[in-house]
Amino acid sequence: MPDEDLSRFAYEVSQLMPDILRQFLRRQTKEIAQGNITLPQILILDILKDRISMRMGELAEYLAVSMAATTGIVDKLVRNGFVIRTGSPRDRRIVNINITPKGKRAVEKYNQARQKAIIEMFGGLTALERSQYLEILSKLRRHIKESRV
Amino acid sequence: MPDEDLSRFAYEVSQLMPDILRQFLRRQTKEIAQGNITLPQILILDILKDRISMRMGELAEYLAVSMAATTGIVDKLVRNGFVIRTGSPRDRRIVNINITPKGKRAVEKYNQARQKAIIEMFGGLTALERSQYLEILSKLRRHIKESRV
DNA sequence: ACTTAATAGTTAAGTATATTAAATATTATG
DNA sequence: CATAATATTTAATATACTTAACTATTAAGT
Repeated sequence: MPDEDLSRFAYEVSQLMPDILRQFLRRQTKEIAQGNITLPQILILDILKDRISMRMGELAEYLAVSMAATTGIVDKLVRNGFVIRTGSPRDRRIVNINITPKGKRAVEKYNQARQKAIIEMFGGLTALERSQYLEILSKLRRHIKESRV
Repeated sequence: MPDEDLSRFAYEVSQLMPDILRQFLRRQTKEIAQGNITLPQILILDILKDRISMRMGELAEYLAVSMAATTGIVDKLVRNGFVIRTGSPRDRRIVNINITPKGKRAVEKYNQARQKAIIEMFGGLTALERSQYLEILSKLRRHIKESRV
């Protein structure tokens, strides 16, 4: 496949993507707006919901923001009772973050809203298109993981 | 197509999407980080680059944020010489925003970075998958435009 | 052991973005 | 011509982000 094709593809994606992304985030966050939680906070709860705990440094890396920023977000989650900080006995520099039952309920509620948004947005596709789309997405993610920047 | 299929689809998308989105934004904004411009500012320049002008209200609606927030972002764009405010002669309540040559250059530089990010990310797909992807994206956007929330 | 270096996190100061409510200016209406 | 509606800005407040400086703890070198 010649480079020119890829360039044209990139151009067309960059024409189409912003609208779609914005709509997706908008519908997703419409539900957030009513509650008292924000997107970065949700991201933290979402990654924590299937784990025992995670360290501040890991969280910061996952979010791709500084630890200082992560501290601030976790502060708010703690304030609202969605997570708790627990120390590590063997290395007392480490701060582990654990999700609470309340936090789990919150992220589940949000995930349902997100699914609703996805269904609304993708409802116009055929079953074939949906399966093509899924396949492309998983290939994309695989490719991204391999070529981490 | 039964609803259950759509639900499973939504679930799988919501498993795959966050990673991909975050990577996309991260690579995109890596380029921004070096300059002195932010994503909302870019969005404004991007929509303005092919137009004579746009009113504050239109911009706010396009960004899906309040006019007050838009005022702040435009302030910074004006401060950096990327746009100018011009009044409307027939209705002096209206404030029109015009992009400057400097603004055009900035958004073009950014768009090149975005294209580079897209090429990196989608480089692993086949030509067939890319064309499928484009078709799905345009159908998505059409569907979204019709069912605006 | 004891100084020094490295690691994990928080705090501080500053900027950008967002909200709602109130204020200002202008145009439209009864 | 008073009043209502529209377009935008200002004010007050909150979140999220950055870098730099600081605290605490653990690891390493001699």
